[in-house]
Amino acid sequence: MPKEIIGKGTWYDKAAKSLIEREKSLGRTLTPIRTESGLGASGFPHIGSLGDAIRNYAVALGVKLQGYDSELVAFSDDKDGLRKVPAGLPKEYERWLGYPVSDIPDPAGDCHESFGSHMTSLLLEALDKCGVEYKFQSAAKVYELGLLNREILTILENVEKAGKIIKEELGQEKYLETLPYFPICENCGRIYTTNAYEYVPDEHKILYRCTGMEVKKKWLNGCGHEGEVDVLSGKGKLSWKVEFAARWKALDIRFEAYGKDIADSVRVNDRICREILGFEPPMHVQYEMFLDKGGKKISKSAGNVFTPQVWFRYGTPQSLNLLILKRFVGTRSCSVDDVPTHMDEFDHLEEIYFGKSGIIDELESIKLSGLYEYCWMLKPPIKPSVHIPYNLLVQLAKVAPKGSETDFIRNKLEKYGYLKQGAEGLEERIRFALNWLNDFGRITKIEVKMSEKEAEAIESISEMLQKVKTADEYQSAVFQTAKNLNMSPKNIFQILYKILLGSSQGPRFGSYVEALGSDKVIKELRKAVKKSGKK
RNA sequence: GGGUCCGUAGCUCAGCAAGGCAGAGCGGUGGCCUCUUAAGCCAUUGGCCGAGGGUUCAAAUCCCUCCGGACCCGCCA
Repeated sequence: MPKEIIGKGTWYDKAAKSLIEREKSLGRTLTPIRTESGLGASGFPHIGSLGDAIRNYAVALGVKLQGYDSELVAFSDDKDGLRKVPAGLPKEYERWLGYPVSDIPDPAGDCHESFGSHMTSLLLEALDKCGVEYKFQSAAKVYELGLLNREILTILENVEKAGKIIKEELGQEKYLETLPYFPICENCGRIYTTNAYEYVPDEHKILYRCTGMEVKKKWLNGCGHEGEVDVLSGKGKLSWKVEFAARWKALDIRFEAYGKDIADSVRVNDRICREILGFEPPMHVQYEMFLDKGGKKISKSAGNVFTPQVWFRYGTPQSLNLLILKRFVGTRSCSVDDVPTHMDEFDHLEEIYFGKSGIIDELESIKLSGLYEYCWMLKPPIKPSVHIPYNLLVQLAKVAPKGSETDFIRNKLEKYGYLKQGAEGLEERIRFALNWLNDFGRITKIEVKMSEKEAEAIESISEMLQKVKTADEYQSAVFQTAKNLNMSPKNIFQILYKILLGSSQGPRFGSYVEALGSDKVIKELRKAVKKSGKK
């Protein structure tokens, strides 16, 4: 059974291989083979936006790995209009609905020149952290510089054909009458309220009316202005239904993975690209979306969407890359809860990569090592970092004295023997754990079921705790009770920890009671006994 | 109305491209460390691979049908 490994044995290598073969059979130049990712700029970038770029970059890396030149183009859709005020922004932003996001002021003050560039910069920042290299393009700039001019003209010259293709593929008849171009209204400045109704080829001009449009089930009033625009002036943009095609050709894009939410647009654009622009469209792969897990709030503050920045508060960029790269198919639901498992899983991959894990299947090992390298964007470190279960760090952080958390945790880990191989990256991990604890640290109480005898034991302990004062005495109360009632201490400890911590294990009971205060503990214990209905 | 994905151990999932022994982690259980030490180690438990059919010497994997769950599109971008 001959199994030949392509590249690093990942999905991305396979895609890269068929991409190269496709380009060869099309007889196109191979320097470079470009992939593209579209960056939405009309809201806070979330994990999905980052995922799109990372996947397209991974394919570009796969191409490089096979000895060909490649490049990721990160194309910011910053000429799109604002359709909805993103959660977390003041309602006053409604006044900007319909304006190109590159013409709206920066919501964070004046750190960027516009709303669009602020949003884009958040995503680029995340890409940088994740190790993605890209060539940045801004739609606003691209139109301004006239980089799409030839394609705009060709499309407008063949506008009936374009409208027909759109109708055939989508059943949408709108573009049989309206031109697939949105002028920015020279009177009110909005882009989504204009209706382009006539094209004058000789002067490459479009005549439009600012009539208004329905966006997100809300009617946006136009200002009624009638005007004309030179389509080469950059004072407008193509509709998405034809714009992809234009930029694929103009920027010479050969591959673009896309989320299934825009599958229809891609299908239409493929035909526009091939049949009107005469350019064989890029190879595509459709991936599934990332979803939020229902009903789970990330934090109390409103509008805290699941952004890369949130992930980086608790985990490394590589662990986020793992989340995005490890699986290609399948709808993915994800939330910040996934950080600990992905941190641990990444450690596991690192052990395999550095040959420190137990014997596993060779093919499996190659593939997982390959995945590890892709998580590092093929620039893995020479030395592994320190590996500590994420939960352990959080637990240690929980009991660490305020003010000297780092020293406390470091000492404990030393004692547990975790730092024998060095402490590379320990500070960062402690910081992640402290952030996690700080944001999600509250103890989740569970209803504890217990037998009559167990309830009796808890009640007895409560009484004994009232009479004594030191950690040792607290501790021995448990064993004394166990002896008196002829029960196993283990059993009692488990119940105690379940009541107090929601887990069947815990710190040394005596010192825990001392730290928390016996009054509080007694109160908790009695409450639990009462709830269990055994007393 | 059109389309996509998922279903494998109690849980999270890998394995499916390219058919060849049913896998991992977590959890559970038991044990070790002279009562708990939030560590660690050892052992052990776990399965109608959603159902049915087809192809094949051989199917979790490929094809068809169905069931269940979820999502996207059907405004716009």
